[in-house]
Amino acid sequence: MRFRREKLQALRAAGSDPFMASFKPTHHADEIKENFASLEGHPVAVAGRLMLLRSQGKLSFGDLQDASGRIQLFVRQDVLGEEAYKAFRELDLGDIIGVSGQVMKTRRGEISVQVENFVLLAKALRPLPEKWHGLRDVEQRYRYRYLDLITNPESRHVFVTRSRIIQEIRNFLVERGYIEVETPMLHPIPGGAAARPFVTHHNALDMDLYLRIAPELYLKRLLVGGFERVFEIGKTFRNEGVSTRHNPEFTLLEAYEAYGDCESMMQTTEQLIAHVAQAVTGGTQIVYQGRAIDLTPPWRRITMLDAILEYTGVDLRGVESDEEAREAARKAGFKIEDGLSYGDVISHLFEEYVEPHLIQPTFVVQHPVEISPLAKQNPKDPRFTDRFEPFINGWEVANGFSELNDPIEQRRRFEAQMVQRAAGDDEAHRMDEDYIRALEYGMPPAGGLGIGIDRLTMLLTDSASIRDVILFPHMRRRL
RNA sequence: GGGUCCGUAGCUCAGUUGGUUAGAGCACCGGACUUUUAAUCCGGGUGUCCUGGGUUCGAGUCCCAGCGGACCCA
Repeated sequence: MRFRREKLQALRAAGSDPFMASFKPTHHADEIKENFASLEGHPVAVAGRLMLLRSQGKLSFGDLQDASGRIQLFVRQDVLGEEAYKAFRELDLGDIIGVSGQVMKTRRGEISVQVENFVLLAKALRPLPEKWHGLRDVEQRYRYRYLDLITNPESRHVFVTRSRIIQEIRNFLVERGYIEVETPMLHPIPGGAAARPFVTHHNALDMDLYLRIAPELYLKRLLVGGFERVFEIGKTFRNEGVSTRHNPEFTLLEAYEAYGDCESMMQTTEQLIAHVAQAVTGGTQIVYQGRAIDLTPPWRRITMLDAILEYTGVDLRGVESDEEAREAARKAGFKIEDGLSYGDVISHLFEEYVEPHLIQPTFVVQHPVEISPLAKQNPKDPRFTDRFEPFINGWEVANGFSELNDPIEQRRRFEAQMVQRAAGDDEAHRMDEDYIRALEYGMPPAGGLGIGIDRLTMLLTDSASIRDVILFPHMRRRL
């Protein structure tokens, strides 16, 4: 670093700017390689970071990296002139330069740019990580993502794919008549999910606000307002632990469709995910961490109780009371604490013993009403809701349902949640009078859907950790 | 929150049963070289061994605590 600073001082002393204002490249590296036949012998200008330098005395080779890839630079002293050639050899790996010259091919057949002029656009004062291994240390890859992106092409590929995934989701929904909207991230009442929120404070209004745990209640207010198909893709915040599948801020897609329902949203979900997989991986068969997964619709469907029966042998279908539910589970040999409700027993058995088995895409449907405070009840069995959660690789990747649009029933649900909150469940839903007021004006029957973009990206890029698909994952502060 | 593992040069990593002056490759510095592909050849080691205690004649190595990270579990 010391030497690089000295070079910088020397350049300034010699009257040249080591951070040039601008340079206009005419081509990217991959364009030159792909169009060599028509570009050979023609002048081009390229810019990027100098990644390798192989100097042979009066002839040097360099590798220049731009957003598209790398191109070799062919640099001869007799072409560049003695002074400029000397300056070229003074460059350090990592410097950002612009070069112009003719497209040519070397004796060994490498497509190159024969450098006739070059300018230093930005001096790199710090050395790059090792040129062959790149940056391996995962902590540094997360903390200094830019270094990871410079040196590890596979990391760059993940984030390019992530961008394409989001773009394809937009295309899919917009094509179906959805409009994209933006609703507040600062909520006076955090709602739409069972989760602990982050709290913040608005000084001018002197009020506490919460970072949203879901955009759901605002999007449904838009259905009241007359929009029929809306979606939002954005950050959502949950004040919970960090793991390979959880980041405190993550990206959620939510979509709502007036006159849709649980059934139509399931179809939308499987078609959307299959479409995105097709677009970014070329097919609907993927391999995740060595495991083959077939995303081709239609996906298997099973009710939550049938799934519990299948994987645990506990039959909760005819059960009427909390006590009967606990008894049924205990009889099958499961440890169940006193005081757990029917819904709790179902959640517990499902999460522990069913989820890990749901590797191939599976819609689990008909969730207990107690754990689904915003979903419409099933008309045939009001203990359950017309709700679905697709599982892939044992993960819940989405969640959707027929939206509850009865304000009286919605109030009852919120009140039931308030009882749980009072009993110590701080993830229970809060009362939201303004939302009920909106429903009182009438919300069309509708289907809703939420998909976790990060987990979907993990699946489609074969990434083992959620931090590998988030550019700047949350890390502890380091002094 | 619990468990296991990791932290050595800018980067990638060695470092033996505790042993005297802590190493290699890349990067970097000086030199040679007009067709290289992680170029090669000659010369040069640039360090808070994560931090703080402890054990010991002696600690990168053993013990304790802390910090940071990874994975598993809750």
